[in-house]
Amino acid sequence: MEGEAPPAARLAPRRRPTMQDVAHEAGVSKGLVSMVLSGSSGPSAATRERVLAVAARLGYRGDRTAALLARRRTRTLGVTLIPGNPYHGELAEEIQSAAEAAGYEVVLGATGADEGHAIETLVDSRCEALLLLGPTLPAARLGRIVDAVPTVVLGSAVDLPDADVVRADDAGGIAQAVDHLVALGHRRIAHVDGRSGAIAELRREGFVAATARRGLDPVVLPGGLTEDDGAAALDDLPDDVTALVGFNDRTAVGVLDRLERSGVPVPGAMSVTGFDDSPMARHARIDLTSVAQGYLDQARLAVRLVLERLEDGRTEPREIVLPTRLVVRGSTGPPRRA
Amino acid sequence: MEGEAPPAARLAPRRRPTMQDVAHEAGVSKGLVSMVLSGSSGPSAATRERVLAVAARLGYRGDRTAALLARRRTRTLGVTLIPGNPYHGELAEEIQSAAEAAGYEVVLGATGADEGHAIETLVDSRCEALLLLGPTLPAARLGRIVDAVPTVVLGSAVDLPDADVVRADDAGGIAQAVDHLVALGHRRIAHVDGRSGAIAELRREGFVAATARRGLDPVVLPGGLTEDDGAAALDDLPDDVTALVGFNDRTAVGVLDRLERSGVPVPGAMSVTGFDDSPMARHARIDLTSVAQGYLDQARLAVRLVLERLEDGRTEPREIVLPTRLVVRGSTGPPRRA
DNA sequence: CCAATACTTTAAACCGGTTTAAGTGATATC
DNA sequence: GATATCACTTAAACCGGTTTAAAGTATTGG
Repeated sequence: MEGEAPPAARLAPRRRPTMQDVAHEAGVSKGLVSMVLSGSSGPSAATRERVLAVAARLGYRGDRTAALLARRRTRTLGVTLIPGNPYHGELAEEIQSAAEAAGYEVVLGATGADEGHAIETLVDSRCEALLLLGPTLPAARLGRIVDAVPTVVLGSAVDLPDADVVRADDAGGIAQAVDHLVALGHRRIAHVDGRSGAIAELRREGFVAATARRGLDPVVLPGGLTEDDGAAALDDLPDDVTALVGFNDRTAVGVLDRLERSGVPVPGAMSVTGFDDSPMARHARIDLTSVAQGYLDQARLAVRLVLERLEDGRTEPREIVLPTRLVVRGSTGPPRRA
Repeated sequence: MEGEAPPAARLAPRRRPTMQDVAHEAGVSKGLVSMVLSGSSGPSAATRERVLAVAARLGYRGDRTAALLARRRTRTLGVTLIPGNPYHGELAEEIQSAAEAAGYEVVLGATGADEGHAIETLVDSRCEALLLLGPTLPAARLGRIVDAVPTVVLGSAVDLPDADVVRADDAGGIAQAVDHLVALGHRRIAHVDGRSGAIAELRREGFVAATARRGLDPVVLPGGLTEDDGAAALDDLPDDVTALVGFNDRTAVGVLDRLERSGVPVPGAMSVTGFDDSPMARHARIDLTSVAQGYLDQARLAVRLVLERLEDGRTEPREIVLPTRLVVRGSTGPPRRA
């Protein structure tokens, strides 16, 4: 249109157009442009057309930061997670789609190095609520940070007085595993536990309670969260144990590895169960009987809890415990005949 | 200090204190508070003390949105990733710590559902640069979005004219696998490829080239990214093939599962290699020979490329190809004697 | 033809910071 | 004693939007 465009537009990196630019170009006021772009019913059809055309021509894109600052509500939810954790990944995706359906944006915070810092950043970014996936920060510190922000804790039993909690029925899940093994005929069952942490405690207590109900002696081996912890736990394995209930799938896989290396056939000589029903458990080479948590339900419920607080004004905290489901695979079978 | 605090401060959810509140309480101007908090050398020691004390007493926390809007530079880097992907997780953590060391914040965008939307949000949030982990968006669309924002693409061979690229030497990695198999004595080697995508193509071509160099006939089986794709690829496996080079670890694990189910011993009757050296490959039950990419190096180099553009004013795009390393495990061995 | 009512549009305040030009004293210079 | 210098502070502009009260223009009715 205009003869000879400047040859190197790139040199002067044109500042991206602002709403004011659009307004000026369309010959209207800035406020009107804002109304048009936010789909308000005020502006006339003719103006709307014109403004939209100009905006498109200029390649206008709103500035989120400015909008967030100006808006009374940000409609933004903060989610903290460990980036590589597949469990967190599944939860995050489901949370995101549930949030979007309710008209909220989601921003992620990585809790790899410094969880406190990650949460603070989300709070300072005006998130209206926080969803914390498996937080490990001490409750006191956590409480100070989230103070006035509605918070839902997922998959962790942090005891925050004002926070909502959504988690699986850990004790019940372990009981399902124990019951399954007992039904197969096992009488000496050991739990490779998660060492420390609230969840580890819940599962360990669940194990002790479940075995007690069946009139069995509970054997608890100190384990941990990783494959290595699981493998190491077998150093002190009593001879008569015929089945192992792992704290989670990783622990259980460590146990499987160790058994494999020691030439102990599974489930021929030893049955093993995990917890999480992770993708790993499904592999043919691993094929681990595991307790499934309803990830998707957890995510959806967590978002619902947030909405209750944000939109219905709920203030008293709620805790939701979801039932688990045992997925039986090839790592469990009847005990070897004595 | 003050007698009887109001019994239910919670009822009127006190708005969080602003910088103005701090200024007023300390009897100074807002600007001065800003200077103190940002550690400028202007304010006197006495004032600094007083302002900091008031800020602490009021529990003041700056508003990131406001600061971002006002500051000329945001010192923020946007990273897109698939939340549950362990590869992306490792990269993201390393990127984050490298960025922090250079004084930048990192914000994450989840590319589960809508990659375009995720990237747009980051751009609109004033990220100064973008790091895209394994983007799958068509280059044209991508180019339009990132337009004026410096961008580094990791682990993907998107052909964006202005973007930097950091990736593993895919062809070289596959060649390492092939050479290893040839050294073991294999002569009929097949590649279960990644079907479509730039990376898949690079690896496929690398495979063809490597076998050709050794004077072998390349056999390529259409595979894909997942375990199922890998398993399905074996439907058309020629009888005389004794080794399989998988597109990635997941494909290879699918292959392993299928072989296991068919009663084909590995590596007795068939050798298998993967690509990524993922945690999965290390499991004793899987124990997969795999090509390792230097994740950490990739992350650090990507951040360095960003800094070059942001702080040294580089404008011409760079592509960095990193060497791979073959990790030999139990899934490869000499071919079965004919 | 003028007032009342309904639509559109504008101007200006505001969100909560950062930044800079202009002030204010106090001390140093001549 | 008048002026230049220096160390602190302040006031105000600005970032790029949203929102609301008020103004302008049409339309309608009596």
